[in-house]
Amino acid sequence: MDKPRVGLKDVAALAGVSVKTVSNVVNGYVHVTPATRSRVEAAIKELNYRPNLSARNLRQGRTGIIALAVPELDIPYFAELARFVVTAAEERGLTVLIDQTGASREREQLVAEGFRAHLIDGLIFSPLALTPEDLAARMDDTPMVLLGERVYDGPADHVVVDNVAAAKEATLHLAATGRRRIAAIGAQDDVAAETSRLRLAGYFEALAEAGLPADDRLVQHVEDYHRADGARAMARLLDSGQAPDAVFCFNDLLALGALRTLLERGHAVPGEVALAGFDDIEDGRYATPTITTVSPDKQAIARQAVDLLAARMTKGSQAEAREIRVAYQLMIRESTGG
Amino acid sequence: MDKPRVGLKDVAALAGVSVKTVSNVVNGYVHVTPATRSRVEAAIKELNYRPNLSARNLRQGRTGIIALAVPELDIPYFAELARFVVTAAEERGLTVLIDQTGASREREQLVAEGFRAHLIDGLIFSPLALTPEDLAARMDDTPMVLLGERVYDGPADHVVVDNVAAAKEATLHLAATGRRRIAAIGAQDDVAAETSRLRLAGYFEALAEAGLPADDRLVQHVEDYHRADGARAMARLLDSGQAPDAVFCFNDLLALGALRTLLERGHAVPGEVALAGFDDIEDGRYATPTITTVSPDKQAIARQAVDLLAARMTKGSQAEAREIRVAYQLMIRESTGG
DNA sequence: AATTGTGTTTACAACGTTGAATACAACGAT
DNA sequence: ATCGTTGTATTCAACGTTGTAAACACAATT
Repeated sequence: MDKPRVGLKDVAALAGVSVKTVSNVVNGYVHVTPATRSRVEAAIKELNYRPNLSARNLRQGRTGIIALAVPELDIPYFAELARFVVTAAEERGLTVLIDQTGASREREQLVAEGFRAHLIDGLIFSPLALTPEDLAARMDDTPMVLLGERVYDGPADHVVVDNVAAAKEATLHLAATGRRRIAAIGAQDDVAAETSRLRLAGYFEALAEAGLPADDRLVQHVEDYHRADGARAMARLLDSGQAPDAVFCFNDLLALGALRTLLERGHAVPGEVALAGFDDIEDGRYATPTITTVSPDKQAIARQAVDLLAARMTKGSQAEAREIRVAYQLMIRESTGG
Repeated sequence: MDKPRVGLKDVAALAGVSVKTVSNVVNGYVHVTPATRSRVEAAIKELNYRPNLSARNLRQGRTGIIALAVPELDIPYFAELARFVVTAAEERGLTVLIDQTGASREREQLVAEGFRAHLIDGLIFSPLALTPEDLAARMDDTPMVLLGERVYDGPADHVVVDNVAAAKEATLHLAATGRRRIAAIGAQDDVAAETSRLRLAGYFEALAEAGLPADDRLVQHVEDYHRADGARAMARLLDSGQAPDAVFCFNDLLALGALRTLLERGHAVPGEVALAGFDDIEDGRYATPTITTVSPDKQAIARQAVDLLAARMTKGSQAEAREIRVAYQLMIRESTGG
């Protein structure tokens, strides 16, 4: 009942063949007599042999593990994304190890630097706080694919959604429903907050195009992209005496938080205030009202990321960095009168 | 720019010492002259050396990786739990690899059987569809901790919440607010659906204690525990002509789905129908109305699971299987008039 | 009968690391 | 001067696997 630690050696002994032959059977090598093969397979079964991956990996220089580094797992967007990544990786025989960076720059630096070196063959990384310099300073040569808008010139592949265009489209939709005072929730001061910057740019572009004045008092800054931040930001808007008739939230969690505040204070949505979000997480499809949102093709993001990574893992890193643009779709729902 | 693959050997050569001395420095062995140490450290830095974990693990027979197997990552309860597990594991220097079983019995069997053998030192497993026989048939001797009510007699540790008591308390609370026709959403036919069975038992116990008749038509069966299932089940209840005045949903996702259906059809919550859930996911705290729910101490669950696992990883498997009961709390919110 | 070919199996080395055993130097105590 | 003692560094083997090259058996060809 202790640990017998069965290895090829033991199987070989039992089957009366060499270690390599057992290895050949395990790896499906063709030139093995059916007789030998079945004898070996019987022995494997009897001893309940499992290949030791550490040894195999040591020998081959690969582990078959890729890491997915995301800010937080309990942010639904990343949870949904993680699920797709795991599935896509599985189809290629890869195992996914998930790292949570907690959106801390320090943790993100660690990840980029390769603190899992030799344990992972590749990295899919969704950075939040990382600066371009951090990325440029990256020494580790583990293949890496970045998720999120391309802002770095490093040799890393990117999978992106056109944040500016998507944010613009969402804001224009609000304008098209006749709203004049369209607020934005989700601006961030941090220079590294690229997502925030791009969506804000799209928001302003839309205002200009719709002929609406840009009013800084309608732009709410937040610390994080959680429900609580959205709720507080909405409260600030309502308390400002400059109540908006529409709000574009830079993600669905912010929108759900904002919605909560609006309903709690008795404002009708979309009657009084219309609401749009970003990410299309499942929560938004079951809220009342359902939330109009930008829906990035998460499955495509995951698949493209895994494909890019797999390519770089085999072809080596000399290839040119590629950028893949993924489709999105504006889902019009009840919160804007859809 | 290709792959130099730095090893102890290279560092040793550069520093002019033996391989083992470098190893000693890396592992913080005490008896190394400051001079030697700094020379080695310089060489490490210059070559950007990283220990090869595969080799280390091969040598030591451990990988420092534990697996967490859950049904689906984008079920908020498991996402929140995963986050706590990752954090708790990190504090012990362990890395967490997450497996999604998709609640399929086949995948769960694979996990229990140890298809990651030799890659993980331990397993935290939240099975849904696995039968006691499956678990009994488990050959793999990787330490394992089960999450969820104890229903198996195998030698595995368990971390549990008292589902019967918690469900009973939630249902009694509904009765205490004066409700007479309390429905239940979340029953399942599958014999392996232990969670469902226990929460249903608690529901019936509460009805009996409150002196309310048990009415099978008020018990709704579901396929999964997702929002969509809750929404459909609620629709069936409303269409049955036997509309309830309260509903106890076996998890918060079901409750959110049910809430959506109720509001969509113009029923007031809690005015007309009161609603209670289970799990205390963040969504429920931002829904309108906020959802009354049973809140298991997720952080405690995660910490206890990791502790149990760590203990079994060092002490070996001979120790008696332990069961740890974790606290829960009924959070009374707006959906029951709180 | 000797040669070539084809399919099957094997011995050996190496991947990068660390535990055990050992060598060596410096020092204080006998 | 000799003997331990202590601190520092080294050598060696082994973890379990697979790629390479070579050995072997046997059939088909010359």
